[in-house]
Amino acid sequence: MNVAKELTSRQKGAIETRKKILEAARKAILEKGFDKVSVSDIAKEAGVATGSFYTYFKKKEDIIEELNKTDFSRLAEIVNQMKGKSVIEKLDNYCRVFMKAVERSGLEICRQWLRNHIASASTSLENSGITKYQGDILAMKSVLNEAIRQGQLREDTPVEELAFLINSQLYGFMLIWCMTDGEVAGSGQTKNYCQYILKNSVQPYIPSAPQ
Amino acid sequence: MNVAKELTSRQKGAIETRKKILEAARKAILEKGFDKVSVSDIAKEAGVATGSFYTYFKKKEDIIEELNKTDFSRLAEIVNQMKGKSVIEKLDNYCRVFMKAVERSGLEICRQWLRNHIASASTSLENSGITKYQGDILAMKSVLNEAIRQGQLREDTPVEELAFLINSQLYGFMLIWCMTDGEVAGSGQTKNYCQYILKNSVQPYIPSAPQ
Amino acid sequence: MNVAKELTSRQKGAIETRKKILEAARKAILEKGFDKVSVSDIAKEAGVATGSFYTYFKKKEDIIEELNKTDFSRLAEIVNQMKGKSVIEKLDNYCRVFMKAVERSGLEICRQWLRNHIASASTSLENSGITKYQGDILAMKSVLNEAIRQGQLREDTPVEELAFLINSQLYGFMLIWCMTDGEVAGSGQTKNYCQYILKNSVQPYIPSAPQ
Amino acid sequence: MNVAKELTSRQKGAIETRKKILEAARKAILEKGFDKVSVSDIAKEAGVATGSFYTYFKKKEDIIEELNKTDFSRLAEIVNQMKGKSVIEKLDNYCRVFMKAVERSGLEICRQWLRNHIASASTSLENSGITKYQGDILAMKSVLNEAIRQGQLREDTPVEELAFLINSQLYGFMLIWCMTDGEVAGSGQTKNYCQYILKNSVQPYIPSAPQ
DNA sequence: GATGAATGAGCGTTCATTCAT
DNA sequence: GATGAATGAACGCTCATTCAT
Repeated sequence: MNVAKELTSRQKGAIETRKKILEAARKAILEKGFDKVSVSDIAKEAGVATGSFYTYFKKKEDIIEELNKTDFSRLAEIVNQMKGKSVIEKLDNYCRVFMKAVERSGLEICRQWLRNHIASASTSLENSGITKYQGDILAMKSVLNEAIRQGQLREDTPVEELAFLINSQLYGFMLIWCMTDGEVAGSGQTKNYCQYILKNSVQPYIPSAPQ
Repeated sequence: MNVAKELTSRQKGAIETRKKILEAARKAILEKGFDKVSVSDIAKEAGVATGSFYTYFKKKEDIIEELNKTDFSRLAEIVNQMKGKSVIEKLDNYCRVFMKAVERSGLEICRQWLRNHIASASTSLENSGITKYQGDILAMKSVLNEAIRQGQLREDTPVEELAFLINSQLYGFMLIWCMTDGEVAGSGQTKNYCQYILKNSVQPYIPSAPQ
Repeated sequence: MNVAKELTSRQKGAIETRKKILEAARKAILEKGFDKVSVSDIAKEAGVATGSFYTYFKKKEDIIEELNKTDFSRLAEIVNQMKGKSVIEKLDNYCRVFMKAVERSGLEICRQWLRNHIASASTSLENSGITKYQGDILAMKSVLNEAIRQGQLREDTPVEELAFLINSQLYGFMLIWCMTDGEVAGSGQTKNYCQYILKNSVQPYIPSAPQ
Repeated sequence: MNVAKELTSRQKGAIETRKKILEAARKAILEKGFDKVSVSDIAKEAGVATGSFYTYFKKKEDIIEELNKTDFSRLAEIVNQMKGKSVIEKLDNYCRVFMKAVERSGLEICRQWLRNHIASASTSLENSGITKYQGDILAMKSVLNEAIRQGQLREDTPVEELAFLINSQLYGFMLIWCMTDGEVAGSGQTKNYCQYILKNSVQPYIPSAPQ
């Protein structure tokens, strides 16, 4: 009915409410931790009725997914905006941005996100399609494949394996970051390691250029 | 405070009860996590009435204080039994044993372990002592330091960084293994990657071999 | 109340909407039962907004009033297509068809049907008209009466009682079939019993045959 | 610790509370129907705190099981106290008592009981052992077997089939009784039918008595 | 007339804590 | 000291109903 450009004031209000709930949730979870925050806490903080939470989110847990999505939404874009750079630079940047996003989401939200996704697939979110893990792998692979097309990597680069390797390293950093209350593996600490891994792991596949 | 030589049988029984509650709490909390364990769970496990918990602890949280005197020591032993091997072999073995142990524990136990250790410090067990993470890092460092002493690695090997790096990779494998219902990153799949990482990460610091 | 010849398109639309809601409600309530169907379920099924329900009905319950004008007529046809057969054969066939129909509907549908019809009259569908139970009794009675007219049964056959008896047996089979996950009282098992009952119950009223 | 004869006042109080809750539940469910009664309604009626309901019953549904058990508890005993009577009398009595128990439990409780047991076995009660259906079959079979031992029935009596047949008839009565708001198939109406079924079904297996 | 976001009371259930015995 | 029945606030979540647009 709409040409999807102009929003009715109803729609704008709904988006606003959704945003208010998300920000209230972020604030409350950051302060007290997911388990200690009740849905009505969040609703109160957002200035809406308890039931309104469920207008926008099916389950309490779902808010974590949403907060995570917000934090990581810029990831893909960043990669796509580095056309001129070398593979190492692209991947290095990817890793930095990833860890920055982890940090920005905050300890409690990251923890809850992990808890949600550790759960067996069947009991977790709808799984209607692709998981965050699969998404991350795909993003990484697309960077590597792009690099192959541009001649930055050899044709026989083991894309699958490298994507898995780098990604598992990042997941490890994320996990340790949560386990140590943010004291170990923060973006500040990991950027050196990122470069180190990348140099050692990817360079064997860079064609002639004596990097 | 007491002259403390002879205890009445009532006092002895009390000490016994207290100990039973503590052990039951340790077991239950390690299995399910502090928040998910109820006082009556602990009491049932200990074989006492729910109310008896409150004879010894004013609040549920108080039990955490008592439990933070954890004994520790685990994987280090494996390492110490490989005197004759090369660093790469030692580390490779460490990684294999680690992932095998992960697999042997089973998906659900591994998941629960992750959930427990992701938890924020305040509600977690063993946080005033040494954490599993710290223990793992120490074990890895001792392997590397031993190798330096034996001349298998150069003096300037960045022990701290390598230990962190390898360990975070293993944690990443473990996390992904849980997230994919055991379909990705099992020990079968990861052993090649372990060698690959180790070769790329550690070999630069092996003295003679001209990288 | 209106001169009621020409309707504005708005009025025509309103009548249409009302009809859609009624049909959606009938379908949903038959499937899930009144209590388990929410107003928004009905609205969704009808393809209108939740609020629109309240344009036509003041309260959720009001829809029941409207739905109680049920069309009816089902099993009777089967019976009427067996003109040449004996009473026993007719009834036997009725019982087989009944249990086959039960089985064909499937466990879950049969269960839901039972739940719906067990429900107290106030919340049940089709309660001011004729119930399924009454329909089944009527069908059975018409078979018996027809048989009397044709001289297949004696004039003093207790039609009412026999109809009730046979029907309650069939309902009992149906119930047990659901309660045992389809393992007991399926059509395969019951057909022998059907004949057995019929022989024992009906034959005393068959004129000549000196049982 | 107790020799199970003398009850402490604590235990007596608990039994009293349990009884209060059961009677409050019976009253409330009879008045309003299971779905319309909340656990806190029951607790209020019983004069206890909401949570106390869960001291005695794991789920709201469980109260139905309990009420049913009370109503049917005398069934087995009655049968066992009729040593001198004929098979027909015993079974006739069983059927009467069964339907009386159905009636005594009340429409709403009987309905809820049916709803609970129609559900697929896996989602229903614990099933740790024998279902009500199986229990009823066993009771009926024991009556028949006893009669065989006493020479009241022939050795070749199809015990299994008869037990199934009679029991399914009773279940059918129960179902119809609920479906017709207690207007059809009450104990007053069914007792004649019970005798009729029994005479027709069981008598062929009575040894000497000249059919 | 139609919409659907917003409401808030109410649901079944859990559990830390108390206290009479 | 030990008990376990009793408490009642709080939880996540549902849904009939309202009303500004």
